[in-house]
Amino acid sequence: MVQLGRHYGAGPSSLAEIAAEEDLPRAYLEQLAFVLRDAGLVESTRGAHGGYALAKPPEAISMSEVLRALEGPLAPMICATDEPNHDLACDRTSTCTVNFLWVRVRDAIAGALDTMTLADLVPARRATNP
Amino acid sequence: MVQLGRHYGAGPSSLAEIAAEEDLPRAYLEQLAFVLRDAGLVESTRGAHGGYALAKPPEAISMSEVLRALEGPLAPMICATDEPNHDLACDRTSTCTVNFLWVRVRDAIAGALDTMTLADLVPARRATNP
DNA sequence: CTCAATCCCGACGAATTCACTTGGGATTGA
DNA sequence: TCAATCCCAAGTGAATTCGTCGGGATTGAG
Repeated sequence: MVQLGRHYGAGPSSLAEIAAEEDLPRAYLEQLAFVLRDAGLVESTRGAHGGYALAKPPEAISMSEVLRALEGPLAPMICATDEPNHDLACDRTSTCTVNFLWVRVRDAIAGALDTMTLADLVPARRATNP
Repeated sequence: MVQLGRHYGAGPSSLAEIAAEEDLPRAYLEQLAFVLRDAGLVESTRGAHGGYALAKPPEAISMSEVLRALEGPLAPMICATDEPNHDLACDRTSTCTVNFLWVRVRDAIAGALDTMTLADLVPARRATNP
């Protein structure tokens, strides 16, 4: 995603390019790309000279979106998931008071992720260049 | 730990007791207890009628201590560990800007854990009892 | 039109981690 | 003396994670 952010505005990047720049296997990137596309974070162009591009400008993509897309709902523990329709796979809820802690932790994580956008992680150009 | 907190001030609790109350295997609790003892969070008494007790009052035990003892240094990712002598098992540090994100996340987690003590998780008696 | 580049997709495999078990000591109060 | 209890290292099984494999479907370029 950071690579895509760097290329934003310059047309789609092929997975082969990204694989080369990031030194990751192309097949693996494909998997990630599909997930990100299903989540509406990137858009794909098929055919020759196709590739992927961000669906929104980097400043509009919060890292919590990215993380939720790639890693599922935020949940430091199974009993403290973000997911709305949680069926709470913990059978200890009646006696367990620790859930309270995990909810606080989860909210702290969500807060941190919400305050950062992809733009914060793309190596700055305009911003820091004199 | 919450069980121990509940029993605080009433002498040591044996692992057998805790295992029964928490419905966890005794042998597994032993492992956890050793770690907690090495971390100085609980104290043990050997021999008949021995057991474990908190080394400090529950209000003096922050959950970050407990978690660090049980689960190792706080590190949402390998490249953002708490540990002082980190040897940074990530070989991408030169090109990777995401580390910045993980450090923020880690600090958010640490903050949440630091503000909670064991006392916050022990089912209240004096506090909420009318 | 043809074809090579590219995305699309499901299933598989290896390495690691986590929760737990096994099997044996060592201490100490009753 | 002895039973209850802590002490400890090594091993196991299931789940998760990271990455592979093989074979389509689509589309711009020549």
